[in-house]
Amino acid sequence: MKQIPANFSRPDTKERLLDAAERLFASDGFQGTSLRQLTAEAKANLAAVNYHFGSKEALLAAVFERRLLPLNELRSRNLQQLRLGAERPTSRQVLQAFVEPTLAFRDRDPGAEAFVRLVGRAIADPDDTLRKIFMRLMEPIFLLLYETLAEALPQLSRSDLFWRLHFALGALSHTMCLAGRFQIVPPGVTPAADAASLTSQVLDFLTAGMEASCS
Amino acid sequence: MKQIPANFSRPDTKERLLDAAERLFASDGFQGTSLRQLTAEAKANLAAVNYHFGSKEALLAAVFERRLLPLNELRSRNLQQLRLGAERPTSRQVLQAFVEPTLAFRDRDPGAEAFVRLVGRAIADPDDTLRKIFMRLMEPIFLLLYETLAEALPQLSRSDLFWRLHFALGALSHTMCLAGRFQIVPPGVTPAADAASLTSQVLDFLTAGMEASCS
DNA sequence: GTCTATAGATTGATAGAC
DNA sequence: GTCTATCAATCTATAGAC
Repeated sequence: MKQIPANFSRPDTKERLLDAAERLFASDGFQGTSLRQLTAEAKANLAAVNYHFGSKEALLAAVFERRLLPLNELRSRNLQQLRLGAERPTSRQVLQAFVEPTLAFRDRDPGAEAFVRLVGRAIADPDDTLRKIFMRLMEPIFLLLYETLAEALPQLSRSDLFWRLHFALGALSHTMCLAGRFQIVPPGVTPAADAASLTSQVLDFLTAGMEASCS
Repeated sequence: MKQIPANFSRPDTKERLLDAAERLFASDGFQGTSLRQLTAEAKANLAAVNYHFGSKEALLAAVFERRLLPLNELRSRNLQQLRLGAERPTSRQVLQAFVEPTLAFRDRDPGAEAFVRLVGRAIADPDDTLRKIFMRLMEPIFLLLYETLAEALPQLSRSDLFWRLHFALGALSHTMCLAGRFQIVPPGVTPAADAASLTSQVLDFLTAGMEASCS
């Protein structure tokens, strides 16, 4: 039972720490962010992280859990609904069930945008701390996505499906991580990155890749 | 004019530092690797990095340059050759000209495998140090790849092409970064990761994605 | 070129007053 | 719960002997 804070407009310290952490971990990395930076950004005391979470690493885990548990719950409902439908789902529907919640959620609130970049980073990061925490939370939904795609694409061998899902998650994580922060843009191109057009662009690409015939 | 070392079988200190750096930066990250670890791994003195390279950051730049300059030279020759051919190249040929050197080179020597993972990481890493050094070296070849793909896919708008290339590079970097080190493997799948089959798998996927019709 | 020793700054974490 | 003060460890980088 949480106490109602005296000042309604200001999130309590614990939440401010989570907000600052997802912002800084996303832009400077986990190892690249010191607790001094972090607590300053959150307008909290240096000792606050250890008081509320126990350690820097436990703070990172809390950052992931706060957003990922409800997001994966939504993805899971979407995928289960497709599996229970009367007709076999198309591969595009399956991919959409997984992708759409991410990009829609990214545009809903500004903190979520940083979080999505943090996730994009966590997938590629070789650092054990970051990746292990993330993978533990993602494993069930990855396996569910794999199984649902297998039903949508029965002609594909399990091994081919595995690789293609691997490629697709790479394209997705790269997009989530870097969308709107391009390093290199060819002259004359002004890429739009709103959720709706980005979703349909990425689904066109991924669906065609998943359904490609094998050479 | 380099001196021939007294002991022929052992690379000199500078090269051992580069080898150790690409191995450790790939597995623990740039910020996650200390000069103490690094010089211990290279069996060199703690002061050796600063003597030979001037700073930790300059060592990172040297790690990239050693491998990336010849690799991009090869990619560039491949792409230019396609552009000068009599017929318009297919999108698969263009992608292959870029991808094949990477994966072939990865299997040639064991250090290169670590380097390829480091590159996969550099693309997604928000850390300025890592990314800026990398992007400076990659910008010319990215733009050449973009232009060559535009010739192979004239029906695609420049903006759509940009996004799809973005997705493709994401899939590639993810594959290079994680191939052989999967976190999650569904039961019954034993993915093979030799260069030849991986190349054809990834080209099937990327070519179909690039050529997909727009929804 | 390689080494020891160390400067100078920063880190995550904690003890204890309030 | 929040604060100050501080510990013990670690870091990059450098000075200077050999």
